[in-house]
Order: sequence, then structure tokens, then C-alpha cells
Amino acid sequence: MALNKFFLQFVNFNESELDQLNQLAKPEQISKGEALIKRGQVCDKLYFVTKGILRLGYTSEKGEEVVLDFVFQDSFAVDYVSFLLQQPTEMDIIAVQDCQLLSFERKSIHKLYEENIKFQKMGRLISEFYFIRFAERIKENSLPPKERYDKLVATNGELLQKIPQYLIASYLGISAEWLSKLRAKK
Amino acid sequence: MALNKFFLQFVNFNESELDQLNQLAKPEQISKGEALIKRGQVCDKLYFVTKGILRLGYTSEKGEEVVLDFVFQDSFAVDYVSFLLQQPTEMDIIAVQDCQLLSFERKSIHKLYEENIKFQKMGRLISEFYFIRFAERIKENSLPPKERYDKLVATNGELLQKIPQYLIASYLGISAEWLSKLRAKK
DNA sequence: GTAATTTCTTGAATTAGTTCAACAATAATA
DNA sequence: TATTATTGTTGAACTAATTCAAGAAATTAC
Repeated sequence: MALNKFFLQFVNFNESELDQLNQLAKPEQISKGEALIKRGQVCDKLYFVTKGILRLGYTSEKGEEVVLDFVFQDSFAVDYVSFLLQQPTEMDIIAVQDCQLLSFERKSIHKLYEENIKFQKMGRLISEFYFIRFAERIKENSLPPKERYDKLVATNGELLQKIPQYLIASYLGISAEWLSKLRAKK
Repeated sequence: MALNKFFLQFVNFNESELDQLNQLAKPEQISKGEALIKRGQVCDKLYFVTKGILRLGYTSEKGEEVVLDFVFQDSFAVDYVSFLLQQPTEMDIIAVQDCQLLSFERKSIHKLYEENIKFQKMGRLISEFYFIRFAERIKENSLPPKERYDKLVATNGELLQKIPQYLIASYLGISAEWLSKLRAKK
């Protein structure tokens, strides 16, 4: 099961510990275009994506939707900043396709942290995992759009085909038309 | 003292705990243009900047130096990814001006973590602090260069004047000439 | 205090990217 | 299957940004 596999990446849990984690998970679903989290809300849940793709971003002053990140299957959708600080998020998390999710309440996760240090360790390692992803993102952002696109295709090839190109263009910081022209070039 | 002030932001340490932290600190200095950390090294120290400014970045394939971040006085210079994973860094950290630093060895910090849970908490909160900075950076990167420049000036006004503009331009992802023209415009 | 080096500015030519509009292709719905 | 809505492509006119070269201004070294 993908969820357990995810946890086992970080800490060598035994069966009963995995059970404890699984018992916290509440199945949720959301259809294409709907928001999982909206600007202004406090993000007090983690959402494990069992199926579908979401995008994290915001609406600019000019009213354009800016995509900052995609969340694919088998990883967590969350605005970690809002989740950590328990303050209103500036982001929206929106389903790119119909999604199936498992939600974990912050409070119940924190309860586990206190019960067993292995859960605490998991929490720390997951934070670090996302931290490292962010650091990589900042570095990648310094590359020209074409290179960023090629890298994205190289690492997320198939999944990417399920995302409309105008969203990918927004993620890359270029217009949809220009991405189309870049793709046509080679 | 600025170092203690930094720690007290995160955890309410008593005097003896602050002493423990201070005893780990080894004064170092480095002159303008020199590297504190070079690509390929493992970053096994944290450096608190008591004086000066550093830049974190890398050399691209075309041989240009790309600036990803500035480290100002009273904060830590470190490649956190390399520090966390203890793997070779892909970054260089270079002094923009002569700097005075206090270095903290990873091993001795980890020793403190085990002795007293308050230190552990500090470690977590400092990680979160940088995590949040990274998240903000990713969002800022989505704005047009002029806006990013104005924001930078608004928050780091005086300090910024001590950094050559071609480095600021690199940080913003534009050429030095274009930054000069942008500045001239209004 | 002058020379040498580093940094900053300006202009001209070129490339990268945008906007808008029109149409083509694809997917969703009846 | 035909219809509608969403997504993708293309071209023309425009704006943003780069490169290169030259000179001006500011710093550093002697």
C-alpha cells in the first residue's frame, strides 16, 4: 500500500505502528477544479494523494492564477508554512483532476509525536524531505525556462501529460503561447 | 549579544544553557572574495555571521556565477541540504565583504540535542524558520524582476548598498545592465 | 594623491517572451 | 454523433531583456 510505503521510506515502523498511522487516515475526495484549501484558511490537515494531481498556487493582483507547485500521486498536499505556524495560508490547493485523498489531522499527528519518538522522527524527516525539495526548486528556478521544462519532462514525463499546458507554463513562469512555441522548436 | 538574541527568538534558554551554546562557538574570519564552503565539500558547520555579508550560489555550466541567496549579519550561513544529509554541497558560499563568523560543529550541536530537549526544539524551530524562508523565496521568485527588486530594497535597504549590483542582478535572475536600466527608469 | 582595478551606466543591435486574435485539435456532454 | 467547452497552436505587433562595446564613476592599492 502506497501510504505505508511512503512512511517506511523514513522510519522502520512495525505493523502496529503502521496501523496507528492508518487509523488516522480519513478518505476524502475532490473533483477537478475544486479547492482543497483556499487562501485565508488555516491548513490543519495533511492530505496524502492516493489518486489524481493537484496544484498549489495563488491568484495574483491582476487576477491570474499562478502555479507554484504540482502535487502528484503518493505524496502529501499541504501548505507546510500554514500547517507549521497554524496561520492563514496565502495559497490555494486545487485539483487538476478528480482526486482521492487520505487526510490526517494535525492534532492527531501531534498526539502520535508525543506517544512514540519514532513518529516524532518521521515528522522531522518529512519536514527535511520537503525542505530539500524547496531548496532544489530555488536552484531550478534559476535556470532558463526551456531547461526547466526539459528537466520537468525528464523527471515527471507521463504524469505531466495529464496537466494542461497552460498550467505547466504558469509553473515555469512563461505564457502558454510561448511554451507552445518552445515545444514546437525542437 | 546578537548570537544569544538569535537563540532566544526560538527558545527561552536560561544563562547556563546559553553558556553551553556559546562555548561551542569558534571565531573565524574570512576576507572578501574567499570561499567559506566550496562545491564538493560536506557542510559540517553552521556559521553565525557577526559581521559582513556572504552570498550562496553556484557556477553554471557556462561559467557564470549564479547567486541564490545573501546571508546578512546576525543570521546563519550554511548549505542546509548538505548539512542535513551530510553529502557534498553543490553550492559555494563566498564572502561579499570581509566577514567575522562564529562556527558551530555539527557534531557538538547534535551532542547538545541529546543532552537537553530544549536544544532539540531549537534545532527544529531553526529548521522551520529556514523552511519558511525558502517557501517565501519560491513565491517571490514568481514575481517580475522589478517587483522583486523593489521588495528587496524595501526589506534590506541599507545592507543592500554594500553589495555590488551585478551580484544583486544575478540574485534577481537578470543581467547587471538591465538592473541598471530598471533603476534608472523611475 | 595618482594609478590601477572594480563596478556602474548608456546605447545599439539582437533575442526572448508577451499579448491579442483567430483558428485547430481534443475532450466532455447531450 | 453532433455540439459545446476546454485546451493547444500559429502569426503579427509589441515589450522585456540580453549581449557587446565603450566610457564614467567609484574603490582600492601603492
